[in-house]
Amino acid sequence: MYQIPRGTRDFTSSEMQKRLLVENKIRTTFKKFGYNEVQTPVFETLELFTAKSGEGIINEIYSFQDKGGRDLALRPELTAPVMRMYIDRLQMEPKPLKLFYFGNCYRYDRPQKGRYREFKQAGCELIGVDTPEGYAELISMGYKILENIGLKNIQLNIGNLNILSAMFKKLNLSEDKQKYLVPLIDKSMFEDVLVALKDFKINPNVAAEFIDILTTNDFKKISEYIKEDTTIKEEINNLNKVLDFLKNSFKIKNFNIKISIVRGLDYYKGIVFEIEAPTLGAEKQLCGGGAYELIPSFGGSQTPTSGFAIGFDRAIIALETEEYKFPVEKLDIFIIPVNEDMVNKSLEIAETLRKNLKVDIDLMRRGISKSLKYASAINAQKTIIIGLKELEEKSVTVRDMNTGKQEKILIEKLEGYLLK
RNA sequence: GCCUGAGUAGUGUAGCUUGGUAACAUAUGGGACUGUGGAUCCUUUGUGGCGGGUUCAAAUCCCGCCUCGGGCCCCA
Repeated sequence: MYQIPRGTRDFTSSEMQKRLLVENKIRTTFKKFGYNEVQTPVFETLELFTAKSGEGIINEIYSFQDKGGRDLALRPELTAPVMRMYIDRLQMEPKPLKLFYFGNCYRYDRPQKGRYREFKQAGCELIGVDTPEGYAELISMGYKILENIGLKNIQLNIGNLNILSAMFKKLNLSEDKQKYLVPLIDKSMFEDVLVALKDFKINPNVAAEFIDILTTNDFKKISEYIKEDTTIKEEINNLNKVLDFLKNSFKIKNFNIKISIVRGLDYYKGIVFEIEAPTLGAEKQLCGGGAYELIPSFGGSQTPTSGFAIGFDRAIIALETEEYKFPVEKLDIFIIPVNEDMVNKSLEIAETLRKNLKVDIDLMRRGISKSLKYASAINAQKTIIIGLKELEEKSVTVRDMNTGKQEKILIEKLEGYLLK
């Protein structure tokens, strides 16, 4: 016996069936929004990822040298590969460019529920668009994908990094001080933020107001707070439009403004969002994304980009937690030859019916009783019993496995009978 | 990488405190019932995560490791 590597999983056919179902629902939704699927390699040059996220990530990814001494890495995410592909091959495509993808990703993390070393991401990139309606469509698509796969209990939060910066600016906080605060804000440790602001000699009332704005869900209050900053005016107007589109055009009611959303790395700009499943505990984030700037640092020409990624495995776990009823795989027909002499004719009938139906046949020469039991176990909808008595009348017996009712059907009329 | 809990046939469980024949259900393969029995009955297969220690004797006690959970770090 060999053990499966830590943090990886096998998927049995019943698990695959659920996964494929969800994957296809996601795919369908992407396509309905005009997105087209792309695929990139599972491994890339290590540099692609260090360029994007810094040398620090080497500790958290699977990297190796190939036989030619090249530094390579299993992809830890898909935005960088897709951007590489865009710069390689797609820069001259008509804009906007709407790309989506599915792919296994690899991270050297401590596994937990909803967190694996090999995991699957679904996601998309929107290239060439920076209008409010573009961002609103992107966010609502993320929300609707999760809704369409059957999730009931999800929460959408929207933030904006430019607004957060403007708030820092208003308090005259240095880069260093911001860098100290950002992780605390990200983790919603507002008590600690308050303590830090006190250390930074910020007036307690001003600090309290700052926290209030970070935690409020009231957009008017936020825009009021930074209204003197004229450089941010357009950002605020645009965000306001995005929220308006979400509410009135896309009919999404339950979202929160959450200025404290930071998202990991530096390349996010402006609007950011995340969707979480409150039922999931520590690893509850299902979807995250926003506007980002990556193309110039990869050597392409400046174009607005945004996108999001969905944690596919977490979405499945969330569905299971909500006790979503996945449909059971069914077999249309199971054929039972009564004895060895009937095998020939039975195979022939199976072959004919397979043109239009999912058909299985007893290959173990078992008796009727055991075969019926097997047919029941594999969820066959009907069984066809083929024996001498029937064949003499050019017929077979068709048994409905749900009702137990049987009928004798002429072989020439069998296909029509089963398809009706 | 850190703290913490848990690992018993394919699956679900009992036994562990107080060391003494590994048990039950279900599943799997075969058979009986002369072609309706999706049943019933008989039978077969298969188990202590791995390694070491204590002991006459370890599923049980001790140590290390592995894996899976809960919580951190991180979360692109």
